Amino acid sequence: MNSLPILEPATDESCCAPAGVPALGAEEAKQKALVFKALADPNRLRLLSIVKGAGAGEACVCDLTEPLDLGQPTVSHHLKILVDAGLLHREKRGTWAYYSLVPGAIEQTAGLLASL
Amino acid sequence: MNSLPILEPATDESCCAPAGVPALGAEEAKQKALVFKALADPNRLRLLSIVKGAGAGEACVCDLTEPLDLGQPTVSHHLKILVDAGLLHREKRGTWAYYSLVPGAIEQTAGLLASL
DNA sequence: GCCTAACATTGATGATTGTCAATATCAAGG
DNA sequence: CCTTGATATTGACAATCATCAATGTTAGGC
Repeated sequence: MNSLPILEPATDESCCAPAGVPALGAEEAKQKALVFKALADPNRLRLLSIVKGAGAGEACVCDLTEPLDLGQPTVSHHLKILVDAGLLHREKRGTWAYYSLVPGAIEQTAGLLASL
Repeated sequence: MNSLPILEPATDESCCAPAGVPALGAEEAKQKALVFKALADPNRLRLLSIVKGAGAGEACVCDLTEPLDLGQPTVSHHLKILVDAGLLHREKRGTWAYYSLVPGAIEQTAGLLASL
């Protein structure tokens, strides 16, 4: 999975410290960027906020469509992105789909920043 | 700044809790999304990582171009986005431009997540 | 077995974005 | 001054994305 790049001898007379090999590998960076991509949209941030603040810790699509002033398919699309990023959990009960925060996901994402 | 939306009487017989007004306002969400947009690219994450791990706490563009395998204009472009997001600080000394982490910026961004 | 209601999926479209080539700026040295 | 070297800016292009209209799917009620 990790194809560590070749470390050059650093015999360079560059302007400052050579820094050598990137601390964050390409694959790892791609993976982390996926989570931040999911957060990089105002409407998705609002969706997370609403779900987080919902009474029972969960909310269904019908409750998420109105406050965002978006069409139902668009909200469904955003929710799918958040689920794929591991931030939201989806549970279907009857005709309704209930979305809730994945426990610890927010904290784990904050940890991604600290471990850059 | 905060144009609080009108709170409906919630006489609705919706499927679950009405949730009423979004916890995160539209403007606030847009602002927060800007920071995450800056983080939503693998190469920008790697740039942050390299700068963070650099010896003197700073790195110049010439040291950032090679490990990312990107053209110099592209790296400059990414750095500008990170500076605009308030994550990096740019200081020009002579011909070289040195980039360093804005103190506390990473922690503050992590705080954005916690206060969703 | 229909019909309706909630949600997901598909297809299309306009907007944004990441990248590069070319050019501009700007400081240091001769 | 003129040249060189480091970085920024501009313009263009392909790729990705956010959104919506239309349609598909599935569960419940009649």
